[in-house]
Amino acid sequence: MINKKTKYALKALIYLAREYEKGPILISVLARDENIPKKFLELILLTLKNNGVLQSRMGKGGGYFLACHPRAINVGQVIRILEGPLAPVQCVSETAYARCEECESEELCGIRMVMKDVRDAMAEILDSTSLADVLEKIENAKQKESKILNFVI
Amino acid sequence: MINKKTKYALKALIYLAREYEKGPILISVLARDENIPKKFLELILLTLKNNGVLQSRMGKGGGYFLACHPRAINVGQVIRILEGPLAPVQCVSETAYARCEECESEELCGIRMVMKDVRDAMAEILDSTSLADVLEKIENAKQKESKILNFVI
DNA sequence: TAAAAATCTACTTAATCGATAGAAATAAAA
DNA sequence: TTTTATTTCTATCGATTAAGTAGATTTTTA
Repeated sequence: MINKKTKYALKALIYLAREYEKGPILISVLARDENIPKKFLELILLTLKNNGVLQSRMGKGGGYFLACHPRAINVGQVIRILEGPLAPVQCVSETAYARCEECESEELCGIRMVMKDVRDAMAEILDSTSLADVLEKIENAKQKESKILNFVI
Repeated sequence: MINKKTKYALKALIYLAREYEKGPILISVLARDENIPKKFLELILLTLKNNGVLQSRMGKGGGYFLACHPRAINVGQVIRILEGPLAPVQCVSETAYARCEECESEELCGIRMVMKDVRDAMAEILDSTSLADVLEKIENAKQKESKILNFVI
């Protein structure tokens, strides 16, 4: 299970992706619209900024905005920033590999073999899904919903 | 990242799968051979028993053994017992579904759509990999290793 | 009845989660 | 230059979980 921080981060980023190139967005607006505790959101946005996903402007007229195009930010990246590596065990992590201490032979570890497949499957999905893709998915779902509604009416 | 409890559980189960139908195995033997703190392992085996994966006999000549054939116990099941649901967010869990409070429309939640795919991919792998499969994988890896060794010599 | 096992209950220590508080730095506008 | 609006930094909090330990109890067999 991903933690709330990560969920909030994704919510905020999807929001900012929708508002891309419409100027800086206030933390307070984001917090209100997405129902996120403001002070908590501050920390989250800051770490996203420190990791190059967001940019900000201080002072009047300031706020946060995406550091690059929504197509250039993917969900895997965001999860790794807030949650750490995707891999279920560190010995199969591509971004934060570390040997499992107590494990004798890495090559012959059954757990490792299974978890490698899991990691790869997760990474395949998360690293290939950009914020733009997420927006698109939402749009598609809306289309579908309105079609059904139309049909019912 | 899965926790140590889960890792220990899988190690123990793989061990017991290898010794399937050779009678009960002592906690102390398991703890020694797999390098797991004995007292900690006790708790783990007990919860595995309480969840129907293991059986035990008390007293002299007692110990733990698999409750069913290694082909009938899969990794997903074990992880769910010790770690909880596979799903990254509760609203896509098949085994422990719950609505995300703050989420307005489940159907239109982008995070949910992505995480649904992730959950399905994980479940696909973990629920289709039995303890017997893991043993097989290990055997294959051993074969491969010895072949390479032979080639070098 | 003694020994050998699993089982149960409770505790510990450290870390992490989900926040909150308040002051400091910065930028723009008046 | 001062005020105002904003982000940024540092610290703290209470609750929960992780990883393990301790010790007494129950059950079984020989």
